[in-house]
Amino acid sequence: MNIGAVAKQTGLNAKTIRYYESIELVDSPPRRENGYREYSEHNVQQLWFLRHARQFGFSIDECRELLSLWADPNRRSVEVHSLVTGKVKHIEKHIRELRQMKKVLTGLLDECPGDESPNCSIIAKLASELE
Amino acid sequence: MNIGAVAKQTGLNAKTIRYYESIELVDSPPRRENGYREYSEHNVQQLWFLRHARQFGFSIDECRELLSLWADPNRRSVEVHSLVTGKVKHIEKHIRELRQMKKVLTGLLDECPGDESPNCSIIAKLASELE
DNA sequence: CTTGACCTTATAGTTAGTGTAAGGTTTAGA
DNA sequence: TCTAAACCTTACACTAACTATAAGGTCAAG
Repeated sequence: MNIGAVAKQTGLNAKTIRYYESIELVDSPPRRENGYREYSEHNVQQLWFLRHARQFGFSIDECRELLSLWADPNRRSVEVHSLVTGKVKHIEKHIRELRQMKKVLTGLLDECPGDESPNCSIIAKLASELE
Repeated sequence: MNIGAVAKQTGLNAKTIRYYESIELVDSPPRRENGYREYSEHNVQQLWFLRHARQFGFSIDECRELLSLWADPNRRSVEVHSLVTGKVKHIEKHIRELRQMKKVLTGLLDECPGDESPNCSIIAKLASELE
């Protein structure tokens, strides 16, 4: 299969696929005589794996770990479990931070008239030298 | 004031302050004879503004807009209001995405034994060719 | 035979800084 | 007075995860 077909199938951008190959995240597919990449079932599966893992929010480095766990027949599922648990904790922290931001911003919105006048407590708050 | 003192006061890294100057986000402070930057009250206030705006989650480009609104005595507060409203909407979207991710991941965790065995439905799910 | 849709590589840009190198200046202490 | 620490300066490279662009080779259809 050519890279375009793989891209269409997996939903990854062809450039992204080449990028994953360039950082050695996936195995390089063999080349045809004309230099085109020829994707095997194995190559395509790795890309599906990445598509999913990235969608689930794993970083490239985490994907690297997950891929090696996938490839390891002697993996201990607890390793996968703890990696994912860590990810969930991280997401929870991120959500808390965003909620706090939202709270502050909506608080500010209530104090800004939002009309044609220049008076705006949001601007005033940003410009203050207080913490 | 030297850059180090400004950094300490505002809580910004000195490198960050130089960076903001290099992208013309803030006015360049004048230099002394020895080449050191000499920060005026005005310069410091701009940096305070940025410190706060960045903490509230505004991007550099949004900060640029906010700074110009701040500087404009004829600003209409509705412009500030709508900028911040857009930001809040964006944060809400982000939170929704993260919640969805978390939901999927915790669902997967329940199905993975998390023991010494290699069997793990998380890995299986990632490797599947299904959407 | 040509046009368009593929494919290839290399390079630079994106965000918002941080790290490092290599050097000049100032200040405090011995 | 010398020197060492603590400042300051610039320039360049690096981070994450791609995306955009340029410049070119290949292939299939009409």
